[in-house]
Amino acid sequence: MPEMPEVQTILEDLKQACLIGKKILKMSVFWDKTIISSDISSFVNTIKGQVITGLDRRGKYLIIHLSNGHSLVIHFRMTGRFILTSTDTPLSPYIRFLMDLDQNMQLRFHDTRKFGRCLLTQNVNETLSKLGPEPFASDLSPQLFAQNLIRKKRALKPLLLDQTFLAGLGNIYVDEALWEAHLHPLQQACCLSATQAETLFKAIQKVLRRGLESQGTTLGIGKTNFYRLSGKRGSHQTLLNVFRREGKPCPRCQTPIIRTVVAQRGTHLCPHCQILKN
DNA sequence: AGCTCGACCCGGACGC
DNA sequence: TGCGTCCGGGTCGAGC
Repeated sequence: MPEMPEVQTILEDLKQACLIGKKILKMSVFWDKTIISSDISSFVNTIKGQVITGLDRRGKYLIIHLSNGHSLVIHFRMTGRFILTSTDTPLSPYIRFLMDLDQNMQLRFHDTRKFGRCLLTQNVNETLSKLGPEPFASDLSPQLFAQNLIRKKRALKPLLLDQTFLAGLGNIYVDEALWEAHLHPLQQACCLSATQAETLFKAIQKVLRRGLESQGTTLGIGKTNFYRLSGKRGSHQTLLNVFRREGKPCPRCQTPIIRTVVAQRGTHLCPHCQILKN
């Protein structure tokens, strides 16, 4: 499930593969619902023949800029991934769209559960205008984050998962950040002291940085997991302290990690380190 | 404003 | 082993 560090890893893999400057000779769509457009044929025609002029990330979205001023905006949801391969590699049944590029290369969007989405826009900022700040935005200080957080009445977990509050966190990194900060997922944001809120911000940055350095989190071995452009796995799963570690000892205090449900999400925490206060 | 639920999907885990 | 059932995950929209 690509969150910010996984999408950033995909972005850097695409740059490394020299995608910028490549021409899109053809766009093929195999599952219409992956494309957010009322007219798939005009979608395809707008992309065909364009050169990729830039690549970006915003929150969990990957952005591919085209020479005609349009941009492709892609959300991988849980199981989406890109595969860059030569044209003659056999097609897996899970490819939802693909782009034929120069030099017999194909960029294939693989998505077993069909939740991933792709759209075309002429104004990326407007399309993604509802997103909150990037966790590493230069103008987002721990103090500003704390001010924003303490203003909210919501529980921490649903708040941190809310992309309009902060862009890029998903289930894994939220659980990890709350554990780092010794905070309970149901704790109300407005109850935190400024110091606690700043500590939470630093914890968020810490776990995201750890995810980025590990090139993402690949849980399990099946085809629904995160894989990099080349098919390589990330290694962040070896550094997780609570996520999917139910029953295993908390690395700080050895208390068994528990799993509960918060905001309809599997939620992992240490019942000793993360105490709910009112 | 914030919550909960349903819809979208289907591999994989689990139960019998 | 094989078959059936249900969970999980991010986001959006609806209803409260």
